[in-house]
Amino acid sequence: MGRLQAAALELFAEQGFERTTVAEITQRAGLTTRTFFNHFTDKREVLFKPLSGMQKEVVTRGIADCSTALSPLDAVLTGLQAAADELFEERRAAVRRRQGIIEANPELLERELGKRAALTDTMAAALRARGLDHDDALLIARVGALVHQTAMQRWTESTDERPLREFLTDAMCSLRAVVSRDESGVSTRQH
Amino acid sequence: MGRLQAAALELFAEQGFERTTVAEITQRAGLTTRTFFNHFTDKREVLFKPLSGMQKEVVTRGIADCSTALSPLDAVLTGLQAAADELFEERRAAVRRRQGIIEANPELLERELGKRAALTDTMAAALRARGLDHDDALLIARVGALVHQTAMQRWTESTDERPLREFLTDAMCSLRAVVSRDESGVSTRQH
DNA sequence: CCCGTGATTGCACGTGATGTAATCACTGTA
DNA sequence: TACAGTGATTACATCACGTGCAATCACGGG
Repeated sequence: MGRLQAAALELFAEQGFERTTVAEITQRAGLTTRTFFNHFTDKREVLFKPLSGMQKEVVTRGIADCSTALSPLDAVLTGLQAAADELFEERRAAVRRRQGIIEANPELLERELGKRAALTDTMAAALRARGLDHDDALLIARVGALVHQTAMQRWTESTDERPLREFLTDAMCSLRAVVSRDESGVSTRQH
Repeated sequence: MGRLQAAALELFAEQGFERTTVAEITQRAGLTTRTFFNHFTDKREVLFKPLSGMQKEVVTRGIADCSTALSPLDAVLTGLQAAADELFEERRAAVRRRQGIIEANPELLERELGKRAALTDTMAAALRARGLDHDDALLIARVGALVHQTAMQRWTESTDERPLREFLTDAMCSLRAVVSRDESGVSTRQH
């Protein structure tokens, strides 16, 4: 299975996603197309399956393990920071390559959005396990996902070497700044 | 083209999305599969093309037209309220049916996420047209998308008859409550 | 009556994806 | 050594999605 991922990554980088067929991938890996679909439901999934699985585990555990004294949002950030440290920090170059492949193709972008939504749902579930209300959990998980998305983007696009976890806290600060200043407040009070 | 959408909606509601083929849709509409793909790039697109096009227009215009005295975030909310009034408010039942179809199928969900992301990008572009910084525009547009998503969900799931625009302002308030209260604040200050 | 334009169609083709059954590789056991 | 069982791999058949291309149709204006 690792061989299929490696072959797929190479070919996607060489010729792009749509211009490479599953047959090519399996051929380079010394397997058949049928076994490819035994491991991955999708041609796209070869780019997502391993990472999103680990991410889900790490974040869930990070949320479950941290002190109940933390606010729910801080618990989510803690979980995301755990994933940042354990999964992304030391693979910045690889993450960049992968992201380049994904952003070059609309289908892959959609799949990534799907994975982000799935991660959001598992974060919400982890919050509910801490006793949070159903709707509150979902909203807070979505805020966490927004912060995560913003931080990841700025981290991969940035040239300096600051660790990802700092981008997370920075993104959280940016969000607070945008949301909590009520310069006019009109549309939030009318009704 | 309207006939294709109608036929597709019927069949998706009757037998589900994956269990209905493009051939069936065109057959019910009295056309051929080839012309289906002349109108829609995708089998999925038949559910999204018309609505997302109008939504993009209305929201963009709403942001561009409203007073520059409004904060960027309020401008986004104004645009989303315009879309709420003009496109959704009077079609609540239809929106519910459509949403039921989408949520029953992972592929359709991914496409919807893609459309949401596209709308987010156009909102960011509209904000930049108001002179906003590139990154700020994107962040604020994403906050708007989050509020929109939350409001739409609560609106379609709710039983009472309050208008969608009120759900938008409520969701914005919920977001403010979640983000701006710093009960612990630990993870936002550490670094 | 003819012409131009746009929508529709027919046909051929490659690719993605699935169900089923056969085969292979490998492990433990007698 | 032989054998049985288990899981991964394979071969084969099949279907639906989606595209490129050329032909045809509908139709309003000159």
